[in-house]
Amino acid sequence: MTRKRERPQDRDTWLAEALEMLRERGVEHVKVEPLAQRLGVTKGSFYWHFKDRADLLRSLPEFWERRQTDPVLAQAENTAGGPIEKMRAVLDFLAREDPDRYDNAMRAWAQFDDEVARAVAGIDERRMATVRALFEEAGLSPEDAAFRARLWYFYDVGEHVTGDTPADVEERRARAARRLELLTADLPRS
Amino acid sequence: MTRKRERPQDRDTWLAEALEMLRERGVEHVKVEPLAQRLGVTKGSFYWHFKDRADLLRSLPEFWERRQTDPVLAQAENTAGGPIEKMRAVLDFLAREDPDRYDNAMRAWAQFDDEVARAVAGIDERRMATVRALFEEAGLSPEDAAFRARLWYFYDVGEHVTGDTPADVEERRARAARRLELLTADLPRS
DNA sequence: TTTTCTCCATACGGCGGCGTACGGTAAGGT
DNA sequence: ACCTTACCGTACGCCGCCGTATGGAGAAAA
Repeated sequence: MTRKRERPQDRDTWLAEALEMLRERGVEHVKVEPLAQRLGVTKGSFYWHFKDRADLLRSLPEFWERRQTDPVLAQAENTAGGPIEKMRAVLDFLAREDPDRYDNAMRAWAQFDDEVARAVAGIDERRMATVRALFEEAGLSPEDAAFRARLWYFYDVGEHVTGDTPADVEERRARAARRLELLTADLPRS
Repeated sequence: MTRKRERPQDRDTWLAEALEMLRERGVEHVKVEPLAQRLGVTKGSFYWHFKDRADLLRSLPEFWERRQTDPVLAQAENTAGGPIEKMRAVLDFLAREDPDRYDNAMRAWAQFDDEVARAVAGIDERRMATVRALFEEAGLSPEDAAFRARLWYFYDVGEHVTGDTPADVEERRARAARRLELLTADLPRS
């Protein structure tokens, strides 16, 4: 009885599963033998696609960015209206999103890996720059806009990292509305 | 030549060093043999004070709380004046502190350990409750106070976890003042 | 059909770390 | 002077994981 050849693995297959393990248990637990077992193959396959474990880990942040945050940022730019309307749109989008993303695992990893830290910092900067521009557009000085964008964005980060994000969508929306109100109370409504 | 007996180790000595390793490299790197080496002893000592590695790790959150957050909260109670003055006192204290605390490592750990997650969540709640009470004292409704305390506290979390905390003390003070101003602009000054 | 290329299995050596067993030493009580 | 207690060193067996070497099996090309 000749063995069936299942769908052959490629790099992305390994990376996707590795990202899943990263989210579940952290970097230190994405090891090649358990990883191979979850994919139903042996390490022989792994060392065909990757030089070593470090090779896999180096490829992971780019893979994460490609799959997780590029779509989000594309969404943010495609909304019309004034700055506050755009803010509301961004908040609504984030409120609708599944709160269980991979950010927490990446941040945890970034605490102890400089390269990953740079990758995550780049993402943070990209996201914050969007909000900062909106506050400037609404009439704030660069400094004020930068600070208020920080206050805005760090709320997101804090809520995620503390696990305080409500499971209920409406509750998330309510909080978003309240945050928008408080942070734009003194700004001229367009 | 008889050996010198240096200061004998106790549990806290091990815990302090373990906390240091935790901060530097994460949980998965606090291992007993490297730990013993840093203390200049062997594992024989470790297994005298601890049942096993899990015993050490279990004791770590409580040790962290005892050393890192109890002093901060004490600050809030020991300052006279109205709620806003107390807020300013807490912020000043935090601004003076070394920004390189152990919170990040604990949060990273908490992502993958439920027990640690509960411990950290308890700390978050304690800290936020303090701020929440101050906002209520300043005249806000419970809901408004709770939300504004979140906004306050998550800023701290976000700044720390993104590594955005300025190294300069004065810059930290300036940000603290700005935050206080923004979050208490509509409140009656006592 | 034969060859070649892609992908995977198996087997192996090595290492770092865990926990245990046990022996040893300094200090203080009696 | 002895014994006990507290503390530490040493040596050992074990396991999970890494990376390598090597030998196929299947499919595609020749």
